[in-house]
Amino acid sequence: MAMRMNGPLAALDQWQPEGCSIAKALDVVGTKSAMLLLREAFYGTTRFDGFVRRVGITEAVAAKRLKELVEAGLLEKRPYQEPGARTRYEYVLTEKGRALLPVVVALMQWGDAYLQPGGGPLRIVSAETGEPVRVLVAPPGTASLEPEGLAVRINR
Amino acid sequence: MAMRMNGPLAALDQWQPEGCSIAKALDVVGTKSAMLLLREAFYGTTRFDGFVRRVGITEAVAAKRLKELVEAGLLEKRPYQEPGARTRYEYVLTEKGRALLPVVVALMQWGDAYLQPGGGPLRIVSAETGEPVRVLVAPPGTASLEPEGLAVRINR
DNA sequence: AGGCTGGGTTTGCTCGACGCAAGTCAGGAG
DNA sequence: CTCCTGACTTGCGTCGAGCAAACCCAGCCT
Repeated sequence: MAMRMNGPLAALDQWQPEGCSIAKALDVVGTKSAMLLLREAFYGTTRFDGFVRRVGITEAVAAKRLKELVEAGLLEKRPYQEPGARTRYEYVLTEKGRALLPVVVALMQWGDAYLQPGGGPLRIVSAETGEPVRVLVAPPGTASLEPEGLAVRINR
Repeated sequence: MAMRMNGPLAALDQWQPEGCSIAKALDVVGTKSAMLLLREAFYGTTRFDGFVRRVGITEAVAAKRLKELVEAGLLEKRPYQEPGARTRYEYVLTEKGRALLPVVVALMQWGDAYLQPGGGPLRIVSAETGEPVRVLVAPPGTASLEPEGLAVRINR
């Protein structure tokens, strides 16, 4: 049923998980708003208003969470210039943020499979072949797709 | 940088994500305690006290969260009998709960890579080959490993 | 009968997450 | 100079997450 625990780990009642990476990861992206902001970043949203409207959170929460994500190094805040407008800032994923792609896609995939009666509203496919992709646990040497190699389609 | 949005999705400022599977998934496993309880279930913990002590939460939180996870169908509460003791209950992962393995492992992997200065404390390997595994986004047809096919080792 | 033990539930509190509403500020447009 | 817009900030109230500690309860042991 569960994973095999080797060596000292086998004694579940003695060993205690310390410095667990999952716990540390959840300290950074453990809130619903943080995850949904990341979802939007993967979808290509970069501007403050876009995040607010599309995630459906208030400006206050968006400002706070975005600041935290920038401080944690998942997003980068950088100036951009639209012609005839003043300098504004946009939020773009860093390498560290992009590395969360499997987490986000795995969540969507699980929701699609177990929480959506007739399948989810969106489908993530390979940008090249158009075939749907899966998140999975694989032995080393298997190649992974990057965000750029993926496309999002409407289901049905 | 981001994923390619096809068709109507391309107009990020018009389209709004409704019924998003990620949001629904987070309604079920969006709290830190829920994720850590799942981690423990994958490690093989089944009893109430084990969850409490190893996750480091209070009994109150554990009771509440476990009940929610049972109601959501991720865990199954079933009686078991130790010789010379009365009937007790244990919590075991259902198929639906086991399907969250990629999410949990992906979080650990990300934490290992970006939040742990010298690498994480644990390593997940293939039970057969002993080689470390990765969570990744792959085209269809790639085989995935189940919890039983994995083993946990102490790093270094 | 009374106590012990594993497996919880209840109560009372704090703190963070989040929503609503209003205010602020910079700078280009008019 | 005033207005507007994008990007926040501030204040306030609510709700859920979490802790601590006490309580409950079934049943085996003596």
